[in-house]
Amino acid sequence: MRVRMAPSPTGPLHIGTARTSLYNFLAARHAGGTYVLRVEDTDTARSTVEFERDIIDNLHWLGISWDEGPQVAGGDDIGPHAPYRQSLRLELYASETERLLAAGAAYRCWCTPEELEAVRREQEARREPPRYNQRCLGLPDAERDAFVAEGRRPAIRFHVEPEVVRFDDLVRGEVEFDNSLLGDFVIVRNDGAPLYHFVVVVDDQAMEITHVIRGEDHLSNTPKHIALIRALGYVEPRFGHIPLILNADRSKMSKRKSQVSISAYREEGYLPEAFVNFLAFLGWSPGTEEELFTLDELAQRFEVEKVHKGGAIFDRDRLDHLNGVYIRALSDEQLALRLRSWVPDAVGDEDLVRMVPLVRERLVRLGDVGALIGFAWEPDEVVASWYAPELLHPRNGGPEVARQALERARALLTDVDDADFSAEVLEQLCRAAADEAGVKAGDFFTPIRVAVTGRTVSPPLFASLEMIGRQRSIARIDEALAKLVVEAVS
RNA sequence: GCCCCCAUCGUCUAGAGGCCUAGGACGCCACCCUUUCAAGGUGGAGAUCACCGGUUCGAAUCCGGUUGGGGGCACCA
Repeated sequence: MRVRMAPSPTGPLHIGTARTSLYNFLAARHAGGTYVLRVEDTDTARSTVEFERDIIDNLHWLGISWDEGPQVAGGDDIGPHAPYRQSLRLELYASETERLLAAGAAYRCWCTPEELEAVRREQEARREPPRYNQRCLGLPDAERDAFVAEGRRPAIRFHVEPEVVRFDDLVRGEVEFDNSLLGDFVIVRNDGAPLYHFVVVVDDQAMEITHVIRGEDHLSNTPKHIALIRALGYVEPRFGHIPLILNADRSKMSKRKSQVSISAYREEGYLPEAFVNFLAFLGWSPGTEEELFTLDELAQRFEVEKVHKGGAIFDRDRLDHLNGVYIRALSDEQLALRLRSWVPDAVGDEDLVRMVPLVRERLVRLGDVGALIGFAWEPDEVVASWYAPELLHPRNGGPEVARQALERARALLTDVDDADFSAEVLEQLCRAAADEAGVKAGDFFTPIRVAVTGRTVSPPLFASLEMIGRQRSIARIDEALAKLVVEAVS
């Protein structure tokens, strides 16, 4: 089995492309086959190395690797069929075009865009399917010479035979199309650039691809490809069309309505293993109720034949949940390592490891770490700027209760021995103080929490106090006390 | 407009004629745990398996039609 992924570097790695890549990768791994990456950069106007880099980097980030093709953007191609970038394979396309021309299966078309547009409009008016009228098929030499004299440059069209094409799709079963409904389509532009439908067929043959697994949006293109394959005398591969990933309104997932670039999810802090696990289930399931799988386990279970036919909506809530599951499974050290790029360099590695237990259960995306525990590294004044004085008020009680709690906490934090400056002891002492003051523990803790973390919602209070230490804790309580005074005056 | 594909809780899905008074997960609700928020635990609401016919002793599962949704019809990929 030889499968391939053929992304076009005209944009960053798209969710749909990522999942198609994943399915191809899993199919190859499952069968012990070969996985090829081919860069479809025939659209030179829109293709860039930056996009190629984004695609390759993010594919690697997901844990997807390939046996043949460029391993690095702009790098050398590896494999017996190199090069794997279509912009470097133009000679092959040119010679195959000649073969088609010589066999009479393709012909030059001299029509201008305006002429084609006029024909199209006419057909539309007559409610006919819009397709090429074959004006240049068998064009008399005299007319051709006139076009040449005019300075026109011809495109090359493939002549589609009016026949019924059938194929057995790996996921959809028998599919049938009537090619007489198709027009003769352009395979080489008049500037000499070969087009997608043509090069995809040529390269799949040249690279000995046995299974073409791609998005359902290509299902209707398949009869064109099969016609081309037959005309060129190629071996027909098996085709498998996987369902589309959908926007919330069930239309094909698009940039307009959803976040589609993998790098955006990566930047938010989704773990690649969670993302891949999620992606795999968008259109496939192992047929059991298990749902947590590593890439290797997925490869073990994956079968194209079990891929669904219907499209699947991309559900963020589910992704978030899965990401949390994977985050919680990480050790302190592992999670700290993953968090490294989201935390300022000034925070030492050891401190970061100490923070992990305070955030692990609360973290949905790695990128949320700052919002959760940024108070641990932000300056006291910054933390104080996060809240308005009235947030210091406990649920049951106003500024007076807040002031009382803060003052008692301040005294207690000042008096406690260094050895006792721990979450356990501090909690004990604060509970006793709350009792003594006749205030419910929760109400007593709220002002302290806000003073120290700057938020009403935070990681466990006493572990937070221990984390930031005596000095900063007291300084923040002082800031809070000052805010209460300002509030009272105004 | 023409062609093709699809159709199980809001969402992702299990289900390949009797195991289904349709299972799991996410989300939602309630309760428990609890210093807040999470996480965790328990329970709940939520799908006449799009609809209509047929085949069969028996259909979510097979067949036909209808409806709905989607995709494709470029000198883009």
